[in-house]
This record gives sequence, structure tokens and C-alpha cells, in this order.
Amino acid sequence: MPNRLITFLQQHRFLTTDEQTLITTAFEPRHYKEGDQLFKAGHICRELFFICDGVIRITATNQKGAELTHFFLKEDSFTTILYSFNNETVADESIQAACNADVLAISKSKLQVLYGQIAGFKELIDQITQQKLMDKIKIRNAYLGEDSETRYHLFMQQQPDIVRRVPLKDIAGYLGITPQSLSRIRKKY
Amino acid sequence: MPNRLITFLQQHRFLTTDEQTLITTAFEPRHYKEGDQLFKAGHICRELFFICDGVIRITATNQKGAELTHFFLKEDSFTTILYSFNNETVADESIQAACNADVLAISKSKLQVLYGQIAGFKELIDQITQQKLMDKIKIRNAYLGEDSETRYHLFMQQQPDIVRRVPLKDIAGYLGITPQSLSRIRKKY
DNA sequence: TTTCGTTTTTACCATATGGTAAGTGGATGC
DNA sequence: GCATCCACTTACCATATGGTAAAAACGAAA
Repeated sequence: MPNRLITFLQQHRFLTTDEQTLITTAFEPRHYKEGDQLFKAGHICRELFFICDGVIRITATNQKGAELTHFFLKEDSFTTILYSFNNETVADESIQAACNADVLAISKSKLQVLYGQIAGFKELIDQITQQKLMDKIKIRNAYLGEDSETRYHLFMQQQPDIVRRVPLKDIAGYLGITPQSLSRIRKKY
Repeated sequence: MPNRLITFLQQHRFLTTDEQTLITTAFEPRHYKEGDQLFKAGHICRELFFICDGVIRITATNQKGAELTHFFLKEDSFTTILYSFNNETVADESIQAACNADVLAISKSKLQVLYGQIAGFKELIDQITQQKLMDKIKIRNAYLGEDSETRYHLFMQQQPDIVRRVPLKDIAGYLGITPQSLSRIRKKY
């Protein structure tokens, strides 16, 4: 499983064998089942995750108490609750497995050790993180001002593999509609 | 006008008099009137802006051809079309003055010269940029899964000063509703 | 297999929102 | 001052979406 991370990082930057070993041993492999919480809102998120297989979703509770999905993330993505992780503030989002998932986890403290051991590693992670932030914004912006049917079609275009792997209700929550509305839209297709 | 930028930067990091001069001379002061375009979608955005006074909005055209607002930005904010600026790709967003605005502009090439002249300046800008990206996502996420009335109230809470300074139709576009609906909601309040 | 629980679909009705249109008000320019 | 333009409001109707409920489909566990 750690190989997936090494392969991913090597796409951005060469890593010596020693560096690879440091990274591999610093991350802890975990398996989650659909619905498992990797992190619960209300706490400070002190872990960074790398998804090796499966789909993860970032969730939050809206003002009416309904659970909705802010983002889907899949293999070859780092994820955490960034503002909480960086600023040590309480997070209002949770991290949940949207289907069975293999994940590598590292604590903030261990990550900082890695930053000291591998020159330029922080910059590498920061760069990947920033790119991901921009992607998230871009995807979300595309939904703005579109009706639910258009949002659903956009979603299928942008993230076709997610549709097949996660429960429909999660997608409805992501698109900001009820499962009933989504069902209605799908009937037409 | 450049003083506003120096004051802002000093909140994050000390700057010597020499560094201040370098920065001040590198940025070009400009004035825009409501509706003026700072940057037009369809091109590569090669400028970074710092807003000294006024409100700027990031706009895009949706699939039906309607112009909508992705974000509002005000004094003491840097803004550009980041993915376009970083990756030299064509931008699908424009930058427009939402009211009369004083802005400092710097080209990508001049900025890179500054990065070379001032140690740690790139890291400073990157840090500010990343924080802004997180803020944008946080603000947008808050609107997800809320009805238009709730979104309007959230907007007034989060960005009360914007409401007073920009045309209503821009706010409607930002909230993903028509000016008529917004008018209806305001009548209730 | 059967049973149970959950997800998804379908149906019905109430309601919020969009579209079109027209009227009002304020600002700008002649 | 007057005319013009644009933003904003209001009204009306058509429609998409939410809410509630129940049925159907699916999967997991006994």
C-alpha cells in the first residue's frame, strides 16, 4: 500500500531510497469500511491522510441538521481538514469513507519530523495541497448558478468514477438536492 | 496607496526600508470604476492585484450564458486567477470592479524579480494565498445545502460590508438566485 | 433461505424559485 | 429641466424542488 504513495510522490519529484524508506515507515496503513469516520467534526484534525484506494468524503451538517458532502476524494489524494490541521482550530467538517478504503495516515508531529529529514518535502506537500485546493474550488464553482439537473450532468462528467462507487444519497447531498430529486433526474436521463 | 500594501504585509512579516522600496516601485497603482474589467476570461492571467480600496468580484458565465459572481474580494486582499497565473492556462473567470476601486498591479515577471530580491517573499505570498483559498472554500461551503433565504442571511453575516457597497444584482448572482428572488427575500426581512 | 434494515424509487401535494413583463426610482448626460 | 438608461421592485404564472409517505429493490445477517 505504501508503494502507491511513493509512486504518486515520484510523479512530482525524485526520491532516494533512503527518503522512500523514511516516508514509508512514517505513514500508518489503515483500512476503513463504508461509513467509517476517519475524523470527527468538533475536534482538531491532527492527521494527514493519503488515499490509496477507495473514495473519501468530507462531510458537514447544515443549519437544518442534514448531513451533506462538501467534497469527494479518491485514490492518489492527500486529505485532511486543512484549516484545522494548520491552525489547530476546531473543525466543523468530518472525514468519512464513502466506500471501503485503504488509507495511509500520518500525525502532524511525525510529518514535521519528515519535513526536517527530507529537504524540500514540505514544499512538495504544500504544492500538492495548493493544487488540490484550486481543483476543489474549480469543481465547486462549476456548479454555481446551475440547476440540479445540470449539476448532476456536470458531476458525471467531472467525476464519473465516483458515481459508480458511492451511495446515491451521498451524491444527492453533494449536489445539494434530496435523494428523491436525484432519483427523479436519473429517471429521465 | 502603496502604503496600504506595506502595512498589510508588515502584519505578516517585518520588511526593511529597502524591501519596502522594492515592493512599492514594483507595483503599479490603478483606479477602476464600477464595471471595469481588470482581467478578461479567455486569456492567460499574468498579473497579481492587491486591493487597496473597493470591492472586486470574480465572475464567470454559466452554461445558460448568465454572468455570475464566484467571489467578492475587498481591501487588503491579493487576487488573480490563480490556476491561470500559476500554470499559464486560459482562464474561464474574469476580474471586475464591483464598485470604484484602487488597486496595485504587478506582472508575473516583475513578481518573480521581487521573489529573487527579497528572501522569503515567495513563501510569504504563498502563505497568504493559501489562507485565502481556504477562506474562499469555507465561505462557499457554508452555502451548500441551504435555501436562498438562509444563504442571504449567511452572506450578510459573513460579508456585511459588501452588501452595502455593490449592486444587488451582483449579490443575487453570487447567491445563485435571480435579482427578483433576492428582492422578494429582502422585502420579508 | 428468510428476515431485517437500508437504499432507492415512486407518488402526491405544498411551496419556493424562475421567467416574463411592467412599473418605479434614481442617476447620468444632454 | 428633461430625457434616457439602468437598477430595483412588484406581480403573475409555470415549474422544479422539498416534504411526507409508502412501495420496491437490494444487501447483510441470522
